[in-house]
Amino acid sequence: MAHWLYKSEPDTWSWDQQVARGEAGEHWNGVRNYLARKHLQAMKIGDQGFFYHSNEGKAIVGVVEVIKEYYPDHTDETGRFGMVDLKAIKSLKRPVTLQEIKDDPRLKDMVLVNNMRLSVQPVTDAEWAIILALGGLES
DNA sequence: GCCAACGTTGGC
DNA sequence: GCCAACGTTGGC
Repeated sequence: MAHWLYKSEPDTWSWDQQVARGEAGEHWNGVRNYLARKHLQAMKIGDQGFFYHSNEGKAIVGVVEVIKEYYPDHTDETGRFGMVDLKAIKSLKRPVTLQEIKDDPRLKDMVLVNNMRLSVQPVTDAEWAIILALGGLES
């Protein structure tokens, strides 16, 4: 099962809003980048990912899960891009900050460090485990 | 609020 | 198909 990382500006769509959507989840619209699209297309139902707050917070704050696979993004008038639906699974006990990730030599190859601007990123199993261990999951 | 990095667009 | 111009992202 693959792991992912989704970036969102809290002013636009925050973790609290995602949690409030509950089991219904929410569509992850607005991606307009081909590499990010490729990742969206590769996602399977049940894949989990990190929810990252950019600008405000700059930290991984929670875990989401894919509940609907790639389908057209109706907000894209060119018809080129699509989206998946995500639901919140759990919050981290404490956020894992960008600074912390940058400072950890085990995480130096993370896409978040090397290709900061990519809004949907793959996360390796090793990175996934390290960050979960750092943040811990709410029970 | 600045600005570097970088992806996309469009003229040629 | 190249590449300059432009727009956007996101850390600082």
